[in-house]
Parts: sequence; C-alpha cells; structure tokens
Amino acid sequence: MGGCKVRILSRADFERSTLRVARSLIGKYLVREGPAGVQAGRIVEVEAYVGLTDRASHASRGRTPRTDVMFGQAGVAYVYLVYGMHHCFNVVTEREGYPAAILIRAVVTGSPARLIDGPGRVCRAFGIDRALNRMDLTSGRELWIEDRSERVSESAISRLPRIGVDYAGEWAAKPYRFRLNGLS
DNA sequence: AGATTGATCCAT
DNA sequence: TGGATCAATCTG
Repeated sequence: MGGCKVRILSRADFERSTLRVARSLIGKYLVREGPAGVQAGRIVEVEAYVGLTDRASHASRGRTPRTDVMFGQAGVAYVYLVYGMHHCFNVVTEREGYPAAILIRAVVTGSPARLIDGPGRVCRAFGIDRALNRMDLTSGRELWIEDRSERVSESAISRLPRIGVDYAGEWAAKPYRFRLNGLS
C-alpha cells in the first residue's frame, strides 16, 4: 500500500501544548525494542499533567529529584514506581522549565488484538521500568512513539476526568483524560 | 472492600 | 529520621 508513512515523533512534536499533544497521541504507536524483540501498541488512552498549578501533577509541589525530569526537555521518558509495585510511563512535553507530561494509560497490541488497560499493565507488557527514566524517546532506540498516518476523528475520542487523583480538588474534575471510544 | 509494596517527601 | 502518602492492580 502506498502512502502509509511511518514517522518517529520528534522533539518538536512534544514541545507543544500538553493537551494538544495528549489528544494527538491517541492512535499513535508505542514501540519498544528490547531483549525480547520489537513490540508495538496502539495508544488508546492517555492523561495530561500540566504545569505547576495542576494539583494532580507530581510537579505541583515543585522541582524535586523525582520531578526534575518533568521540568526538562520534551520527548523524554518519565517513569516512576507507584504503590511500591507498578511502573507508570509518561512522555515529557512543553518547553524546558515548564513541568508537564502525558501518562500512557492503555494500548491495543498483539494478534489477535488485546486491550492492555492501565498504566501499570502497559509497563509490565512492554518491559518498561525506571531504568528507562529520562530516556530520550526521539532517538529511535529502545523506546519511541510512531505516527503511522492513522487519522482518529474528534468524535472517536472521549474526554474524561483523570483516574486516582481525588486529592487534587477542582483539578481532579478537569477533562484531561483522552480515551478512544468503543474499547471493551 | 482490603491487601499489597517501597520510593518519595516533608514535618516532627 | 519516621511516617503518611501514593497518577495501581489483584483477589475476594
């Protein structure tokens, strides 16, 4: 088939408004090149964490050893351990000095296709852990995101409140979660 | 609903 | 230095 271009997302793709990048990540592909070979998953759910004032964001309490990566260069991985057990994978966005990132919450992968629903499950399935924290996702090595020229219409995406951030007051209700409609 | 698990952060 | 907290998941 002609016209089916594949492009690895570049720094410039991530150096934009986090909400817009989050929206655009739906339908892109997370690709992991590891010891077990190459795996790819179609991204179907993400959450945006935007700036110092976003009380749901780890960065809302300032720049610390953990959140430092969120203040850094866009297109870099932010991977952390939550509840002592599960890893969560994020992509850093926006200009340097502005803390923001997008959590990858669900992908569809494999044949037959199966939904991997939940950030901890995504990391487990793709072998992502803190060893990949601060990795440059634009290098085309180990971990990156591909645009495979699949258009996803606005009407195919729901905007919902983020999960597990009830502590964040009014910020908990903001529709910063983007999910593809029609998933099981 | 309750247990799990350990890094992180801040106040004691 | 101690302890509350946590962007989750599994089992019942």
